[in-house]
Amino acid sequence: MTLQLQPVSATEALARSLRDRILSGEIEPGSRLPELELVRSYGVARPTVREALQLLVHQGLLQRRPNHSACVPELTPAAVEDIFYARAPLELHTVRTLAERGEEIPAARAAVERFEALGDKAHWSEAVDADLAFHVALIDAVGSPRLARLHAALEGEIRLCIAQLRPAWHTPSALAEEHRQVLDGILAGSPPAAEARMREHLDKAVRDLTGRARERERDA
Amino acid sequence: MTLQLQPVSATEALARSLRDRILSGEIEPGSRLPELELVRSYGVARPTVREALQLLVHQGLLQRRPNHSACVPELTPAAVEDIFYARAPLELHTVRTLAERGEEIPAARAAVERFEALGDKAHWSEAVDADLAFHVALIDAVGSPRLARLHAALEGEIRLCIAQLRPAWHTPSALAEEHRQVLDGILAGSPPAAEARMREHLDKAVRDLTGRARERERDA
DNA sequence: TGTGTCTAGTTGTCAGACAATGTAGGGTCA
DNA sequence: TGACCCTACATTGTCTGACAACTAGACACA
Repeated sequence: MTLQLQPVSATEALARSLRDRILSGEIEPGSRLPELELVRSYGVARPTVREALQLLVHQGLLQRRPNHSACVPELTPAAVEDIFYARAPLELHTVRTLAERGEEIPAARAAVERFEALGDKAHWSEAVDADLAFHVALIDAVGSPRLARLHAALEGEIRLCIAQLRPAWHTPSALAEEHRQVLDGILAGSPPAAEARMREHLDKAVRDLTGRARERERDA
Repeated sequence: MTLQLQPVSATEALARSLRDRILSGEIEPGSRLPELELVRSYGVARPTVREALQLLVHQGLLQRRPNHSACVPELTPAAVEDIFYARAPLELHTVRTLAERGEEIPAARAAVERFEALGDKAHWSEAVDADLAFHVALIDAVGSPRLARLHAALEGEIRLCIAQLRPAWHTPSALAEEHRQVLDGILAGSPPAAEARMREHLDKAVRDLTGRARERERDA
């Protein structure tokens, strides 16, 4: 294994920082992000800001209309459903492929165990990280760069969705159990069973999240 | 229906022009695109060029490593397979959804008819346009913005793939017939049948294209 | 009430510059 | 001759500063 230095460009560093702030809720849904404000607060040049914004727009974490400031999207119940509608085929295709192989997936196994070790008192952002780490481990195990790219293009929105609606979030232990079920299904080498478990896992998540989104809409 | 003016920004116009030139084969696979050269040839500023390049990279039409010029990727047989591996779940999910509804899809119908009217003498790029128009019409008919976004993120590469390997391309009439079969399957309201036809359509395409890619690899 | 005008704020685009990095050619040494 | 190093060039990454174009909101007016 070669050691890899990963020099991070200013653009990328800025994009990551904004991403973190958006996902942590520090930058609230609906708030605007004028370019000059970012220039001032980060001390970088405007082209750098613009590139970083373009990156985040691609990831679905920001919206931009011509001649308007970028802003953080507010997820409606319909948007939540749509995110999971588009996500489902990717996750199911992944699980099916892996179950056909029936091989151990060390990264996914590790993710499940980390999740289980977390306990119900953990901070919600840790739980989200552990949750998505499992799904990403599955996708990566398939070995399809393009499938991974498609998933990455949705991952930001999935996180955003959870970040904005986190009161609906399960307790970590329940989720970890669901993950273990999926992984066991894969290793059992039965595509239909594994697929069914993943489908259930996703359905449950989307039910909870849309429910919470509807509540929030009523309150507002 | 509101009438929409679509003023095109310089960035977008540049991205489109480059996209067309890449897909037409005018800019060959493997060739480099230094930023300053684009600045000179198009008479735009460098930030504009960089934004356009970033767009195309996101669409898979260009590759960029840090401190290197962007270049057009050369598609290996493995890459072709991977494109279709990632594409399949999107297309099949789409077809399944539409077949469950069983409703007429005017845009897709129109695309099939345009394809059939094309005749076998048409230029290959017209055939590609007609082909993708059908698939895009199906995806759009679903009404999921995110599914459409995922498909769009792959569409560039699908086109690139066909553009680079076009000698493997079927005669338009055969493809149009396959499309009609898929559409009929959807309108018959039978998800499994519709899905099977789409799967066959995709399998056939990937067989032809990887075959051609392997040939080319041998020649080189 | 509805229309037109003005202004401030913001984005879209341009020009020019410099440092850091990657590449290729030539020269040195074994 | 072949391997290695080193310098010059090409290119990207980033910055500064600038101006035009556009949007939205406030205001005056019919």
